[in-house]
Amino acid sequence: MGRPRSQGKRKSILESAFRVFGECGYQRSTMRMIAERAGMVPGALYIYFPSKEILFEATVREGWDRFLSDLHRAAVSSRPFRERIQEVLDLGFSRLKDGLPLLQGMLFEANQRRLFQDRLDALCASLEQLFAAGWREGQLEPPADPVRWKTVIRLNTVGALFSAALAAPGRVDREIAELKAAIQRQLADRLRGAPA
Amino acid sequence: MGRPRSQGKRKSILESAFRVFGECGYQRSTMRMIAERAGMVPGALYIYFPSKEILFEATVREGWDRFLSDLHRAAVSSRPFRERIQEVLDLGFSRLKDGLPLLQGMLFEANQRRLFQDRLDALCASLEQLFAAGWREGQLEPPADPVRWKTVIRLNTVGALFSAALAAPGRVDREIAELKAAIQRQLADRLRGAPA
Amino acid sequence: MGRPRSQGKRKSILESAFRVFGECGYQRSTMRMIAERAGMVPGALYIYFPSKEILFEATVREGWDRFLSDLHRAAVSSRPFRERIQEVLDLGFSRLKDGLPLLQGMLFEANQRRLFQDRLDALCASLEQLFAAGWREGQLEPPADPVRWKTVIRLNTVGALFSAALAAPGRVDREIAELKAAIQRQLADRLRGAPA
Amino acid sequence: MGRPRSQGKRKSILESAFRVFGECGYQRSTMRMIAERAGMVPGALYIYFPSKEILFEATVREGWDRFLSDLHRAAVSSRPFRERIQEVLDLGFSRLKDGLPLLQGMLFEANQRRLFQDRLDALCASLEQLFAAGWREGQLEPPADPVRWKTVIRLNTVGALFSAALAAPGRVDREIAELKAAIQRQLADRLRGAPA
DNA sequence: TATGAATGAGAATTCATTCAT
DNA sequence: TATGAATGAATTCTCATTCAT
Repeated sequence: MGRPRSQGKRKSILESAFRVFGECGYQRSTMRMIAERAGMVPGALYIYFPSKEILFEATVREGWDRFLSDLHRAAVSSRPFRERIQEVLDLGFSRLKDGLPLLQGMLFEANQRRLFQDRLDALCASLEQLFAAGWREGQLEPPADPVRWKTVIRLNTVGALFSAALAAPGRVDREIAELKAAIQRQLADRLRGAPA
Repeated sequence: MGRPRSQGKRKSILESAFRVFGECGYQRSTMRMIAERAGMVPGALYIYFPSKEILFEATVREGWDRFLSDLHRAAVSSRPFRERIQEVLDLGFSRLKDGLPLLQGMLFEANQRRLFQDRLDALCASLEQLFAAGWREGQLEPPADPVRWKTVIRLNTVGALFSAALAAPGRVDREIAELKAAIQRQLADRLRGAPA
Repeated sequence: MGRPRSQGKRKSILESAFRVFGECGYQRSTMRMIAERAGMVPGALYIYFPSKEILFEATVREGWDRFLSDLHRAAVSSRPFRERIQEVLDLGFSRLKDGLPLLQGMLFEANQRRLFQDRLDALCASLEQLFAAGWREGQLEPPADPVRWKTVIRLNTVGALFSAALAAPGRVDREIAELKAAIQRQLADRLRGAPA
Repeated sequence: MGRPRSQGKRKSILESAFRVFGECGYQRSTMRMIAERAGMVPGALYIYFPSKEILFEATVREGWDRFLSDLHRAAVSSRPFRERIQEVLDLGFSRLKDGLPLLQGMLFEANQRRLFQDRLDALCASLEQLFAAGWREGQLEPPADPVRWKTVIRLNTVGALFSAALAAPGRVDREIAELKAAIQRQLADRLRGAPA
């Protein structure tokens, strides 16, 4: 037992899994497909991951957790609010594209739904913190809806993620740009001081 | 087999399918599960639906198409805009709850994604029409973003659907109420004339 | 029990079965297919034939036995040998085409093989009788091979049947004409007296 | 799965398939039957052959193609015509017995018919070549029927194959000997020079 | 007689997982 | 560690046959 030595193999399994799960979803992906893309044999996967389910979880974790922590770091950095929010948007939407396959693959795989919920909650929490800071710092108009502003954030976050995930393959880039622009525009209306 | 006469059986298959697909997603649902919950034997399903895929499609269709057409009817009725939009919201959110399981089951099943896209597009189109009418009739402030208002509608629609779909079982009602309130509030800010 | 009244129904089942078995072979033919082509419902077939196997046997019997007895009648008629043999050839090859589908369907269905053997034996026996008469009547050269002439008849009979059965759909007519011509030519070489 | 290393297993599957297909025909043979006779579990067959159809094709190929090429080799060897034709007959009829089960199984399985046609065409082509050589070399009387001699060859070839295939189990050996003798005798009548 | 819905046994095939090497 | 053959349970789907009406 103990951690297997070759972290390189582990890594390449996760990369392969990321793509395969992304393209086919959890159920339609087979251990063979994942193994083959990683240049291995199915049995070998079990040296690193004891089951398909656990491999999936690990894939999601590795795929999204870095994204979330990067985003969080940008959101709480010491730079001026306007720059922070811009960086969060830039980062979020640029990474969204890479993460899309897995987003598509991981959702609604019934058993796997909580995996996504947790990460979505973390994402929204980061954004809420960011907006709260914006108000505290007087950079942003106070929330139009003082009771439900968290829900509005969630609506837009979830809306953006899933609209992107649902976009037809050839239209993903345009869709993402569109979503980002729409959100940026809504935001701009509430920024105080010199317009961006 | 021949065309079945018993619409009751067909109905109870669809109901069972609605729940099973909702709980497990397309892939994890088996014909056996659906049959058992409908009190039948797997082969019997094939008397009414020639394949799992077609059963799924029928389930989605029966489950969502009436919803969409009801919504559209409300959206284009001849009543005053303010009433129409209220009815659309009431109807949409009240039906959302019933449709949730299937919404959860139908998404991201790779082959089935288009099924959802089509319905989502129809839903957004209805809402766009409704808003355009609101502006034409002078009941609504002109769109804050004259270029991307359709994207904003989509963001909120998708956001609401998926936020609801992702809600933990015990929290669905509250989440839906929350979403509805948030959207209503955003809307209220843009309504002209006497406040609701 | 007793014979069911409607011989018409029985007939139309047999006709349908003849075509379906011919097109698809025994295994691939379903009772539903046969019933549908006869304008009935599968259960109805069981009123006339207690099982698929028995229906198949009946189909073969009705399809081939009349052919065999017609052929036999021609072979043993009181007309001159030269005319008799010509009629046998004409009749045999013209009917061959109609019977082809069933011939194809019935053979080698493992359980059904004996069904064919019996009919083939009957056919060869008729032909042997015919040739024996030809020699007796001095119309035909005595057999080149006095020991194995029956085998030669069988070789040509089986060869003709199966060559026809194997012919590609579009080429059946030509193949049959070809086979008939070749056999006729072989025969002509051994006919005594004025050439045909 | 992966490319199997064990040719032994593959071989024993083919042997089992050869017998099972031979006894039951394609449709009635099940993967389970073939697996069981090979001492395996059904799923294991798929390690070596991706589908029943492909297993069948492989069985036919392995079973008949060597036979055909051996025959062809004998037919075109540099030995005197008389010896060549004798070897072709010896080889053909001795192998016929082994190949019988599969011959019985492969025919008339609708989808599989072409498989047989191709091999039959190859067989006839070899024989045509052989006879043409016999005439060229002056060893054989010119064809009685200068137009349809190929058809005569086909009649006898098909006739021999199917007569053997149709023979009752206990009579196969005698039937094959009979067929061979009859054909040899016909041939002898047309050989020139010293009798065999 | 006839219907057509229902059954149940079984078909091919897939795949996560194990295990001897 | 790694291999890849093997397993066995499950899946979708088919169909001859039955049976209440």
